[in-house]
Amino acid sequence: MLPPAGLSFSNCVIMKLKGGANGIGYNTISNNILFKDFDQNILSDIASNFVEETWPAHTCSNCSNLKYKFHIIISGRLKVFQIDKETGREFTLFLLIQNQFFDVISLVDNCNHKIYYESLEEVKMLSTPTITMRKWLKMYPRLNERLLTYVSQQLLSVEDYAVNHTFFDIPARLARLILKNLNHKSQKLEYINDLSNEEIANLIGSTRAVVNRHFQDFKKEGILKIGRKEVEVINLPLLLKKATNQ
Amino acid sequence: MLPPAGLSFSNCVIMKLKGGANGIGYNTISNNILFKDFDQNILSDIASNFVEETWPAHTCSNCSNLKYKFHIIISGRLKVFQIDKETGREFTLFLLIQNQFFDVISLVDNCNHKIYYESLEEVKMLSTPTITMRKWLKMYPRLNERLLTYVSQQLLSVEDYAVNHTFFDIPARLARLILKNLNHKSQKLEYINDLSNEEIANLIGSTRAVVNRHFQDFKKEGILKIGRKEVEVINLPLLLKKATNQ
DNA sequence: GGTTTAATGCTACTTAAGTAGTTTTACCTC
DNA sequence: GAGGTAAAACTACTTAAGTAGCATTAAACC
Repeated sequence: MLPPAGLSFSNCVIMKLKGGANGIGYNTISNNILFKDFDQNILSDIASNFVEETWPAHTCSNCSNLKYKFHIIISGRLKVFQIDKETGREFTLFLLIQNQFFDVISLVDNCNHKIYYESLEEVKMLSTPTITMRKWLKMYPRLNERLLTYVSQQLLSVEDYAVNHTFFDIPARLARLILKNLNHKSQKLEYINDLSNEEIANLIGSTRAVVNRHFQDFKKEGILKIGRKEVEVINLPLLLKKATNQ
Repeated sequence: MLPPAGLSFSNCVIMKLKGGANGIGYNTISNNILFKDFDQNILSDIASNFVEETWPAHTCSNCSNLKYKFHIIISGRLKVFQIDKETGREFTLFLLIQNQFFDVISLVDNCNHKIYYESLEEVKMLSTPTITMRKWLKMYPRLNERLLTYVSQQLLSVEDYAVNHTFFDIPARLARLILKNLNHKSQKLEYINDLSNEEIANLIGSTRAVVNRHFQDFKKEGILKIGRKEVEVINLPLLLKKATNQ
């Protein structure tokens, strides 16, 4: 929901980057897939054109606020989602983490891609004007290649969602989400382990009550052990079976 | 279904391109968004590395046959789709037409993106080895930029499918599909007008019987006039209303 | 420690999507 | 014009997703 708890975009803090080659900006830029292997002096110049932003937990924003900026995430998770105005239902397209960026689409053309953002916890990121980023794309053609790789991965990710939503029922989609985020050593979920049923539902295109219903089924069938905001897999073979509609 | 009617990939005809600057190959390449505004001698060289392929109607193929080739469509419609092995249900991701290309993803990285292709009518296209195309991407950085635009549009298209499938019921998805392909002058559908209920269902992630049911409702409500493989809009305001779940 | 809040668990109900199967219609071909 | 074929139209049924509402539990905060 927007805004969910009185927190809005205006709470975010924007800071000029300090310190040259050792600052958080330089480090983030130089380790990012986009700028990796650029010359050091170019990296410094690029880094100097970014500012650091901090969004408190549950800060919400939409594209109209961010249309003219390009962001690289330093830490925290950023939910990228759509809202159905009629029902208020949400659908989470991506959970962005460290080193991922947004919005690539707005870089490419000036189509008005309407989308929403919310920080799941405090999120730190770098940002630079879209115009600046476009200038670099002209100057350093390699960037296009790397953005292409990134957008292609996003395409596959959304395609995967579409296929799942078309071919599989909720238990299967739930099982597949768990499998995708499973740490096979700990048998626990990574990355989405602390999400509420509501947020899980948003990830698979369903609703809280339905997700909870199937979590209970999974528990009864001995597939999962479920704590508060914590999921552990007990019976992996059965879960795999669920993932393909039995 | 694969193969649907005894027609398979082996029926397709591959021909060396004839004629320099006036052949169909050169014309297609020089008008394509990818190579537009390239020097004429470069265009000739590029065109000489393509061969023409003709797929008869309902030729089926999957990525494993095409993994090492890049294609540009000259004429006809090519359905890009996924299949659910359990039920045989199909889901159409794209209908590619003139000047569109595939598979861009396989150009970018060597991930095995499993996908199927079927020509809806006779389809003519140009093809070149993926390796050749990758070489050009290195030589002519502009290509990355243009592929990025293309993939971004595909991303938006799949996102649109995902959003529709998550937020809207079948009548609304059907209405939105019609609106998206409506020629407002003729009140008739373009591009998908001759598709069967089955193919329409594949486009919105449903089944033939369900699509037909709602077509009948639309007819009764005076929204559509439906002939054999032909749809005409009678009441546009009502259709618009349907498109947002009433 | 007690109060507030949010997440989870549970029950009952509604509805529409999917499925199966049959009938009818239109079209194509000989 | 007859026969064959594929698409469309229709009927009946099943099922699971969504919804509403409430109960319970855990966590968070004075």
